Amino acid sequence: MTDDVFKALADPTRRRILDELAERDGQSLFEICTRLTTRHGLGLTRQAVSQHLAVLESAGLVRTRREGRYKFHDLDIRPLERVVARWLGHDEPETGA
Amino acid sequence: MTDDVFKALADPTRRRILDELAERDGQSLFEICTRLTTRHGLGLTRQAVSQHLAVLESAGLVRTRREGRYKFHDLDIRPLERVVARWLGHDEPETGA
DNA sequence: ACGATAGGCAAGTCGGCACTTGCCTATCAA
DNA sequence: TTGATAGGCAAGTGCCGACTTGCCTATCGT
Repeated sequence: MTDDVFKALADPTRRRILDELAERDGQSLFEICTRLTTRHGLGLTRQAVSQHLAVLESAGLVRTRREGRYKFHDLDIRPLERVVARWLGHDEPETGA
Repeated sequence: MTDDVFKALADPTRRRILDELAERDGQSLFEICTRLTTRHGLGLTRQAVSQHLAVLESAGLVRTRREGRYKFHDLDIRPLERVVARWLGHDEPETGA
């Protein structure tokens, strides 16, 4: 769990995606693709972004909801809060890898 | 800079090392090696740990001081604080990758 | 001076990760 | 129903990161 969060945050593109969702929640895959390209100059395939979103989702940092043929993505920073509390805030003992 | 911190935190062994230093600051390479082995069951070469410490140091999470033939390591969590403030605390804009 | 201890450097192996490519499914509009 | 849009699955490629191995330097004790 801890490992998933830190691994997810290890990639700069995924951090950009979190930035995007922090600025505007509930974006679809194509919206995120477009904004990564136009605003950050990243030339990525839709598949690449999709895989990044999957990583973020399995880390719990992104939550998704399906509506018709759209899938919207929402940011959830709580996993990040928990995981850094290990060294910040108070000393969280941490269980697992 | 941001990238270095997150990359450094992406490895579970390095997080253990930070735990060790959080519990007791100013340990030498061999002390860290020993405690990783005896307390966490990690069977790592001295070189492996040395390389991990180098990564942590260049990320600014660990500071070192030489004394004679010893090199002591101290934890510094401030880089972590800055880097997560991007999504927690207040919205830090972040410059660079 | 000599051996032991603490650490550094460099090359090599190996697995995992980011990314692409190609094709397939599902929903909506006409 | 046909075409377009939104997304998913799976295999393949290339690179980077973690770890080892072998050897070298520096400091300390005696």
